[in-house]
Amino acid sequence: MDENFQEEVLNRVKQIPRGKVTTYGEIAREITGSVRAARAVAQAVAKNPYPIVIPCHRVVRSNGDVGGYSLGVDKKIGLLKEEGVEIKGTKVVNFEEILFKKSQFQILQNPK
DNA sequence: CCCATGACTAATT
DNA sequence: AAATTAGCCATGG
Repeated sequence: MDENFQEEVLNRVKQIPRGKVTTYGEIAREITGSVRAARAVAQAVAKNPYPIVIPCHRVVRSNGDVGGYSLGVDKKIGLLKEEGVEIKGTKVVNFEEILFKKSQFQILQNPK
């Protein structure tokens, strides 16, 4: 099995600081250079072996909607609120403000 | 190799 | 501004 893609994804997710969020599309761009793989990114995080340990709850939709979560959307919203993220309904209020942009990711490469 | 699936996106209505 | 639609891509059967 080639779990490289998922690794790449999780590596980015780990970098998202507390209280901030990023989008599936941004991660896709970081890895493939295009936003098109956004859906594949979602697939990857959906299989996240360590929810909460790996902050996949900080990955949201491009329109500011929180999106889904393996442990339930309510759980996701709860976690985000705990981190100080303002949420209104299912949307992140200050989405643009706390967005962890592409340029902020570190270019960590896989040893080995 | 073909087909279905999904924690998505952008464009259109 | 909310709902629909078509497009895209990494998996798994």
